[in-house]
Order: sequence, then structure tokens, then C-alpha cells
Amino acid sequence: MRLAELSERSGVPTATIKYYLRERLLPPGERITATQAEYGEEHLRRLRLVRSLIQVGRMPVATAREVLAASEDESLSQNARMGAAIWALPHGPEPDEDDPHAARARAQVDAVLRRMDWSHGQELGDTSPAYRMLVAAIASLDRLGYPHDTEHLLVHARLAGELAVADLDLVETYDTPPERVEAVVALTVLYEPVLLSLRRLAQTEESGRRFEK
Amino acid sequence: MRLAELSERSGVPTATIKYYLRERLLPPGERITATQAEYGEEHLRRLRLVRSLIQVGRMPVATAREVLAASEDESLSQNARMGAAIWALPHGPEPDEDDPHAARARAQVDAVLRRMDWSHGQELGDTSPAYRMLVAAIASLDRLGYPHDTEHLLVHARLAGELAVADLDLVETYDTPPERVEAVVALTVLYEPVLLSLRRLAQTEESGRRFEK
DNA sequence: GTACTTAGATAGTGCCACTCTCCAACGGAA
DNA sequence: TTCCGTTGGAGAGTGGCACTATCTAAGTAC
Repeated sequence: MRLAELSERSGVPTATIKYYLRERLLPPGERITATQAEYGEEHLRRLRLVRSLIQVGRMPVATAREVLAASEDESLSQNARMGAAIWALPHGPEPDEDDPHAARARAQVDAVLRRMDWSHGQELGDTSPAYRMLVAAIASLDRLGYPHDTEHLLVHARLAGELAVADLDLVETYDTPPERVEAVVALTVLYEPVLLSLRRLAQTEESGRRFEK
Repeated sequence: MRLAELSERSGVPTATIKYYLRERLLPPGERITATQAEYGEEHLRRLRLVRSLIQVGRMPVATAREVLAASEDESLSQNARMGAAIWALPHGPEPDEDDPHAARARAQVDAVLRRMDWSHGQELGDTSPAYRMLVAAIASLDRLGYPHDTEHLLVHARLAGELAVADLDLVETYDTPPERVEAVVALTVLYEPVLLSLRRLAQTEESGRRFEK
């Protein structure tokens, strides 16, 4: 398969594919001559994954490269690769260390993690981007005076736990480690918009039920 | 309070506040003379909300303006304002009408909504951005060959429903309609990163539990 | 052999979220 | 009153990002 066919089958313009090749989001094709290269089905699949991460997952190109690189890092175990890929996922601004709102948020997050008995993230010694993202979001709620009591957060945490179990069940339907790692990345990222849109639909439904006279 | 103090208390640079004023994300201050204006506590609060939507909620400036304008539209009922604000929230690319993946995704989403008995969104005759975002995300999963059976989506939908109930309970602790509408906007947007980061933490935890030897 | 296509490199585009520069008008100190 | 730093407002400029267009030398198809 040549560039033109890869472009046609994926719906991605050739100029954009060239850009992704340059940015190392796609491995180079097999060089046939000095100026021609051949691409296979795995290139097509990878290209579709990249597009999904960028367009559906709203991920910056550089982040997608890091996530994919982490998920293929041969020097890591299967589990470490999954962790590294999730670690590289986009996250908002860092919480400000000197901010009392952030300090309160941090204490509360620690309490929630303790209550959920989630310790893997902490054992690593370093705090993960997801942890810092959580602290920053709760600090914002605190700054605006919106409620975020631990019981309410635990509701969210328990539901997140259920989702994780369902997602990992799906991952375990794949047999080989590389497939599983890719599945974790794809399912983590692509189920995020699913979850957010379902929540918005549910809220519209519920607020209609409560506030519509 | 002058611009400089508003800037200091919010941590937002004066140049950025001026930009937000120009973009009508903040109402103008009360003009004291031809070249001075006075800002109040409500400006500070609004500025913090705007910053949260943009930085924590990763929302484009133009979208934040629309969301806030919808939430304050005097010609709408309380419930319609909430709906209009959630309607304006950022969403990914539109699903492609001629794509068989999208067609299949649409049928499946309709099945899920029917099973959940969520009809408010549909009654409006038009399909909401959240609905289209959901279709686009599922179409992507389908294109990549990842599983998205209705039972699995129903797990997500039921959890989303539980979240919506918990969120609206929080909203009902506010007494006046304007407070409630702002609370819906703030809680919808600011709990999104909370939910996503908790899910990532839960996944890390669960995958450690399953795959770490 | 001639017209079209390709890979790869370089430069350019459009959008966005600020950020800078200016200016006339204040406002407080000397 | 005069000086000087500050303010609100407007317009232009900046840097980052995700492409997108152009160009060239080297194939390939008829």
C-alpha cells in the first residue's frame, strides 16, 4: 500500500500522514526504492488509532506520541507500560503548591485514596499526573466555594472503581500483552468522551425531571 | 476595587483581564470617570469561574462565553437555561453521516437511551451535542474494532445516571434559580476532571492488582 | 519517452489565547 | 500647580500548534 491508498482508506489527507510520519506517530513504511515506501495493514490500524486519540480524545500530537511510545517501551513490563501510558495522558494545569485551597484539596484526596484503599499510585513514591489533576480540580471547586465533601467524592470514586473493573474485564478478553496494552490505552481514552456525554445526557434528563414544571 | 486589585486577588494578569472584558466574559466595571472603573466581589467571583472553566475545564474562550451567556439568558426558564448551557459545552468532531460505523453507533446509542428511558433530550426534536459526541466516540471504537456492546454501555449509562442524581442533589442545596443554574454549570464542568482522574487512578490500581505478578 | 506520482524536506497558514505598546485621562505627592 | 506613576481602553504583535502547500529529485505507467 502506498501513501495515497493509506490516505484514501483512512480518510486522512496525505499531507497530514506525512506530518505524522515526521512526528514519529507512525512508523516509517518499508522503503522499496530511494523515493517509495510500502505501508501495511498495521500502518492503517495505527493511523486510525492516532487519529482517534487526537480527534476524539482531544489529545495534543506530542502527547499522543508519548503515550504510544510508553505503551511500546520494550524495557517495561506489561503493567508498567500501561501505567506509563496513562501517566502520559493529558492533564490540566499543575496545582499551585503555595495555595491553601490546593493544600486542603490534597489532604482530601489523600483521605479518599485511603478510604478506597488505592495505594498503587502512592507506592511509586511520586505523585501521578492523575493525582495532581484531581487535586487541581478540587482546589478549583474549593476556590469557588462549591461543595466537594469526602462523601460526595467517594460516590465518584466508587463509580470510577466500577468502571475500571468493567474496562479491565474488556482488556482481559485480549490474549497477548501488546494487544492488552494497546487496548488499555484505546479504551481509557475513547471511553472518556462516552462517559462525559452520558453524564451530560443524564444530567439533562434528571434536571428536566426535577425542575421542569 | 480597581483592575490591579482584581488581578492581584485572582492571580490573573491585568492584560488577561482586559482581554476577558473585551471578549465579554466579564461584565464591565462600574465607570467612575472616563478612564477609571470600579469592580466588585461579584466580578472577582465571575473571574474565578471563567478561569476555572478555561483552565480546569479546558474550554475555549468563545465556548465559555456561550455557556455563561446561555446560563444567564433571561428569556429562558431555569431548566431551559441549564439545558442551553450544557448544550454549549465543548464537544468533539461531529460524526460523519455517511459512515457505516457512525450509523451503527447511532442505532446503539438510541437503544441505550431507550433502555435507560432517557427521552428528554430526544423530545426536543433535535439531537444534542452530547448525543453526537457519544455517537462519534462509539463510532471510533467501532472503527478500531474495540468492543462496545450495549450491556457495557449500559453499565456506563447507569453510573452516569447515579452521578447525575448526586450532582443534582448538590444543586438543590442552593435556593435561588440563578445560583442553581451557575451551580449546574460549575459542577458539570469541574467534576469532569475529577471523574476522569479518579477513573485513571482506579484503572492504575485495578491493572496493578490484575497484572502485577 | 513523456506525463503523472511519490517521499521527503522546508516554508507557510490559520487559529487561538494571550501579551505588549500606546495614549489620554486621572490621582496623589511636592 | 506641576510632576509622575497608574489606569482603562484599543489595536497590534507573539508564540504555539496542527496542519497544509510548495518544491525537488526520483520513480512508474502507458
